[in-house]
Amino acid sequence: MAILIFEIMEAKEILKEHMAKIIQLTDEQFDYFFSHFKQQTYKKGQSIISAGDKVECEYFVLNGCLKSFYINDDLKMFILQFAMPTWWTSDFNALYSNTRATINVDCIIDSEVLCLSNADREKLCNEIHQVEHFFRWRTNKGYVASQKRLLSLMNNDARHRYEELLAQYPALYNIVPKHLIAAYLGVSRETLSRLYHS
Amino acid sequence: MAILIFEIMEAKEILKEHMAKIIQLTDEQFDYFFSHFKQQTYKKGQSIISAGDKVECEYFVLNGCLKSFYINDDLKMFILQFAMPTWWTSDFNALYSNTRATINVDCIIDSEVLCLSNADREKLCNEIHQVEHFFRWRTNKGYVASQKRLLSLMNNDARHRYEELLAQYPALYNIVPKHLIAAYLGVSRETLSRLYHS
DNA sequence: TTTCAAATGTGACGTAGGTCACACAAGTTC
DNA sequence: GAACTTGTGTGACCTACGTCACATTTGAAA
Repeated sequence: MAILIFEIMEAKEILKEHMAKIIQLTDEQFDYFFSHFKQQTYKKGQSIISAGDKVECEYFVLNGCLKSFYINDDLKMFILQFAMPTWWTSDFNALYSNTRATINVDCIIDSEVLCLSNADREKLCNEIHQVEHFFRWRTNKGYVASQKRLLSLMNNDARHRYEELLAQYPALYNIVPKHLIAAYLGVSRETLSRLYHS
Repeated sequence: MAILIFEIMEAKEILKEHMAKIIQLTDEQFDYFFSHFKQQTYKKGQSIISAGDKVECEYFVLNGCLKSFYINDDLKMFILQFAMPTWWTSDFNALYSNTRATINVDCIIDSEVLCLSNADREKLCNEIHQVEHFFRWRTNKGYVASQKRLLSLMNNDARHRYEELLAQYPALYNIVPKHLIAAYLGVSRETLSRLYHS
């Protein structure tokens, strides 16, 4: 029980610190904001969103690592994002447009997240101008990162993209199996294997 | 002179209608909002942002068509976006993070745009909550579209992507030369040419 | 109307990366 | 510590697409 309380405190601190980099909320405002989040624990391999689901929430990663990915008709997997601590993830398309998920999200290693429902986010954005500012900022970041990745995908070969990824997120190397890295880079696992064995 | 006034009126109407789909502003609010935009006309081929420039503004396209693109070390061009009427464009990375442009923007056909400076956008977002909401919504759209394109680039071959593009934006076919379409799809112009001649 | 540049088509050939097949290593689960 | 499952390495072969070269068409400019 003591541990549970400790963890709740910690989750709150992690989110608070994250938000504080962008916006200033009073303690009361932040408490109110935080009260809309639900903490959740997932085991390695567990699925959080599956294609076809109704998507209600977005997820703030406290610890662990999630992946968001698409599975095509040939059952091939393409990874959109590895979500590390303090990253946000979901099927944002489904979430915003209130349609069924086409993107899956699941757990690469045991993870804890904070869930925020779409309705609550919109409510909070409406009630607290600063919160809306935060989410605008966050999506800006995501958008710019996504455009950079697009360019890299068109411009650079697989080896280049692999080195880029590891340079930017060295932690991934130890956490994420190589076939998932391949699925992020957009190459086959065989090709990736050959890349760094020559 | 009569024509000039007519055009200014029209620009205002176009933007107003565009915004009205997402947020409600009073006439006074919109007038104030609009007063921060500067209308500009560009000729076909003219450059709006060049790599290395300071980026001050984002651009709302009234009519015509712009492209935003990256040129790599081999002088190969990769197109991030074709900006059609009512679309927004800029080097958003440089704009938000106040760094020099790495992305170019220029005119595919004669075009008119409304410019909004970064400082003014932030000021307006701050002063009018609804405006912040609008820009959050807009970036959400862009982010989701960008993720879709990422997946398509990894998942689909050139022919598929070509058909996808024309299905979504048939107008491009008449406006945009094929080698630019190739630069958007991430294939060589020769490959694109062969695609639809067989 | 001529002239020049930009855009497009097309053949020959090269190559990065995909696919399939099978082997082996490393974790999990009972 | 068997018996699985999951991840990884590697060879042989295939294919989509790139590159280079040159021809042709279209459109702008003078």
